[in-house]
Amino acid sequence: MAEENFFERVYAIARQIPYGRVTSYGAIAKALGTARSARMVGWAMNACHNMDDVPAHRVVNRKGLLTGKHHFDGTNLMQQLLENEGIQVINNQIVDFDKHFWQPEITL
DNA sequence: TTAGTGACGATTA
DNA sequence: CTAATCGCCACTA
Repeated sequence: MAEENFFERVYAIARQIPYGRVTSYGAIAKALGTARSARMVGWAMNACHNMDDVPAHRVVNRKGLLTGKHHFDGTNLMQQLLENEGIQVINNQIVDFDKHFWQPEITL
């Protein structure tokens, strides 16, 4: 079958997200080189269900909104995980998102 | 092959 | 400031 190189790229970055930190799809996309396609990151995250090694709950949109929480098993599972890491989430939105924001390019 | 979709982002009106 | 539209890349029907 086709190579999942693209997924591996996203997973590699997502797995590098430290505990208690969050990042945005666009940031990961940029780190991958596909900055113009933040959707691809989210789409790849959709396949992350195949691999539980990807903390997709630490990946949110540019506004810090838990846009992908609807794709999790539960309704508030994503928020629960974030709060579990010390991240305050209100109304599906991360508080001080800019403060918890983690740039994947720092690893480059 | 063409058209439609998507866990986004930026820009324009 | 808010709303709406385009662009993106990859995938599916």
